[in-house]
Amino acid sequence: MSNRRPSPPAGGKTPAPATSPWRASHERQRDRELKRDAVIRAAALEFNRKGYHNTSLDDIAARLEVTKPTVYYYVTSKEQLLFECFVAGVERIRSACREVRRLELPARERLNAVLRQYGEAVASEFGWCMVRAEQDDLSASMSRHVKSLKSEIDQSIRRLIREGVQDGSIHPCDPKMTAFALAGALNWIAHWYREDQSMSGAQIAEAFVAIFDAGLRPRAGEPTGAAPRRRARRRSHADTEFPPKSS
Amino acid sequence: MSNRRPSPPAGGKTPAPATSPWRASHERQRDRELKRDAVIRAAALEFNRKGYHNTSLDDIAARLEVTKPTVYYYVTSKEQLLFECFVAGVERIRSACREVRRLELPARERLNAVLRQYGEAVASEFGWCMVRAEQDDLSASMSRHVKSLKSEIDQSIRRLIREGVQDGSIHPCDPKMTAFALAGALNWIAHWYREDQSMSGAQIAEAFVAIFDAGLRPRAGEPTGAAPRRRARRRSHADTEFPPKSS
DNA sequence: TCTCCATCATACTCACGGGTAGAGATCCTA
DNA sequence: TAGGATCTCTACCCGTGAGTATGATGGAGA
Repeated sequence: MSNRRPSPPAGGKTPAPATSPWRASHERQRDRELKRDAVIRAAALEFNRKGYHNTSLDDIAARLEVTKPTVYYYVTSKEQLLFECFVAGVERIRSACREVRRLELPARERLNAVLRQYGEAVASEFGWCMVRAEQDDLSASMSRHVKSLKSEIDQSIRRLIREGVQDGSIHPCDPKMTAFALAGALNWIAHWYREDQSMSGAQIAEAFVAIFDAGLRPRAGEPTGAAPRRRARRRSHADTEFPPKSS
Repeated sequence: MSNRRPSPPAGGKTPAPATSPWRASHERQRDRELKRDAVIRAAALEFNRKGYHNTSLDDIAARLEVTKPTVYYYVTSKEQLLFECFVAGVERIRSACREVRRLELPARERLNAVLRQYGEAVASEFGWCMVRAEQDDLSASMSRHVKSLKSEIDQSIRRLIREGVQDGSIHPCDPKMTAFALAGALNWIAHWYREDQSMSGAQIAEAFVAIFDAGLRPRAGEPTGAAPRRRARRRSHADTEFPPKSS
């Protein structure tokens, strides 16, 4: 599969094989990428509006003012469209998870940073696809891929919670369930948020982070999970993977 | 379109008038109701497994070991099936909202009671339909109905939060956003919970309520939103560390 | 000017699935 | 035991929408 990137504004250039006889076609190649991105974005917007199953490829083509075969020229199937939209949304969260590792902050604040990005991603045009791309709608291999990406994020959040309990910046709680609750609250934004709302995605994300922060902060006078140096008796919860779908 | 027939507007089952000349056929009537419920339940289970659009009426019929026209004998359309499943799930939450009004408890505890029922409903076999019945998949009139029921619940939760802030049992927060966060976290359960999980629906609901409760409780030493004239019931922090696990 | 290739449209194929027609089977009442 | 109501079946219709075959267009290189 093509390893398309969501083309950040000032990001790195596409790696150009230096001594290719096709150098002249570079511009064309780039043009194609742009169009392809437009197709995926159009798909995301349509899925947003009407849902995956209620959106036909003709709808997507119409939004771009082209015809269906043109769409198929840039993408191999409707399923792939959904997948790409999913990846575009989720990539933002993954990179937030990675970057946060470098920060020297209490875990609760690092968690906040991740959740802020998470919230903004869910409120973005790809939010719907990110949240609703169900394994039922995808082939086995793509479904696996989606699940592993989701699981990766889930594990990152759990880890941050655990660390927060350990460093005392988060009050004691069950990391697995708490992660589910946080992610669920954010994911759900995609269900009620539409572009024409009064609040921007960033504002919503901020509001949610504020709520979470208020709820997770350790409470004065109550026992913390682990005093800075004391070996806390942590609940050794065998964290299972993301709920497996049987069969 | 679908609004031409005065078909019994789905909702509660109307108790048969006592002195009907058709008393003899009561049993039959009852039989029919039972079968109808079985159809709806079967639909819910299939939707659960494969999603609404990936489930055909043949699938539902097959689960019941009958054929498609039999299903249509009890229900007028696929859409109606989804709607009925939705209502079945949501009714539980609505009744919880009503009942809780009678309780003489701090608002936070009443909220907990509602959220517990909410969580259990979402983890039930109708949870998927309840949470995923999108307006996109329903006709205009049914969609309106769904939205109004959802909104009613949302308003109940917001009201409880407001009351909690007022009576000092919940620390100050934005009721609207907090309600979204709580409902979202619970709704999301329907995405990852499947019957074959290790935890029961009730256990999950309980775990979530515990998390919420910990996050919403007022914090010792911090200002509460309680009306100044009345003394806020300040629980000394030596109270309980975690919400009553088994009481 | 000719040719190759990328790009896009017209005009299809075809399976799936929601929904129906109409007839058989079964039970209740008279 | 007829006659009607209830229940379920077999066999079909047909719209929708994913995906395709094929050919037109237009620009780049020779």
